[in-house]
Amino acid sequence: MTISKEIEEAIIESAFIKSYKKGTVLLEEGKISNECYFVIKGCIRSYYIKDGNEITTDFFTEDQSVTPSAYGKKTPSAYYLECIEDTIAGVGTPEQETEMYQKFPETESLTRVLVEAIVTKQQNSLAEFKMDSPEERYVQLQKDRPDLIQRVPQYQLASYLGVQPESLSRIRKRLNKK
Amino acid sequence: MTISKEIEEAIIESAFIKSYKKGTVLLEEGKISNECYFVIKGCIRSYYIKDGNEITTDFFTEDQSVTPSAYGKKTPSAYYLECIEDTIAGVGTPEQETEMYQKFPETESLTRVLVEAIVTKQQNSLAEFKMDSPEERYVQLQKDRPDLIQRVPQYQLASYLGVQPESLSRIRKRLNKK
DNA sequence: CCCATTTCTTAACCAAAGTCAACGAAAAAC
DNA sequence: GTTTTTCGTTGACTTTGGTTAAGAAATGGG
Repeated sequence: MTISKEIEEAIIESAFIKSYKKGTVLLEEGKISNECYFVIKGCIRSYYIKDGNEITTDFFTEDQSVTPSAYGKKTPSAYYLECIEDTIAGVGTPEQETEMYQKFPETESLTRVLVEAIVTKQQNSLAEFKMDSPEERYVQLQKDRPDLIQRVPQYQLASYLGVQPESLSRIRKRLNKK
Repeated sequence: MTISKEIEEAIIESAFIKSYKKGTVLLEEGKISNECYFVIKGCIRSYYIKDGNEITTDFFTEDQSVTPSAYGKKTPSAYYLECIEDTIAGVGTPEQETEMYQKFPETESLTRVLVEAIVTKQQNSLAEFKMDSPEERYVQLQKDRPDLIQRVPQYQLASYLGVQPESLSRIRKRLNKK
């Protein structure tokens, strides 16, 4: 889907660029979210805490955007957002978005298309989870996002892959021998 | 989110009600989808075929709606839709939807909200998959959708839970002893 | 009603992940 | 720069799921 230069400029103009230190929590579980982010540099991690354990749901790096599921709604967020590196990001708000929809009604369709793309991506993730072993998921991650393996702590990668840190360590050891 | 009586009636009026025999394939992988469904009676299953194996992604029963991810787009569907029981469903088309958006512009926002709700639901599913064992997932399913355990074949439930049919059989046996 | 096919269960064995504990390395705090 | 904490790896052991194979139960078609 293409958008006009005019709209592109309007989006860029209305976005704030902010800078966050490593460790900054952008959104806490239970809080109302009213910002979405476009990562220019750095890495944002989204995670739940369930039974006292962190479950990492995703990592957002350069050129990826994070729209909290509760963004712009009155429902509290189900998860945390945390900068795991010093991060520079474009920040958007619902007010700004609403304004955008009024100025350029075609952007609402654009949003819908983008959200549908996220749905498709998530369906694939879930299917891979049902189908593949942890080892296969790690190999897939090496292909898809090799940078993550370098820049993200092992225990966070482990929870992202759905295994214990010890298991991830053994998986890596096994693969090295091959 | 509430919708006006007027819109509700317009939606009902424009939908076709169709009836399908058990085993009917509503959508094949690779085909373009141009229908979405609202299940009035029966059960529709969505599934991938990956490396020759079926992976069930969801079951849609009474009062649930199925919107294929490729619905209304030119991209082919990533998965199959099959009626696993004799099914009666309301059928919608993109044309009808577009018409609806023109008549009632507020329904486009409604669609967006609904799609976002699907995203949230999927995020939860994935988090539960990362966190819980197959046994825990089965127990959860017993709580959330006890009817499925009665009406759906075990091997389809197994692929929905991400295990082999033999494992599901063992899980059930284990739980019976407790 | 019977036969053929599909589905479900069980058993035996193997591989892999979870758990608990220990230790060294790396990172953070002081 | 040293101390303290966190993180990553390893080992021993247990539990659980995958695989293969066989038989029982249910289903469907003629």
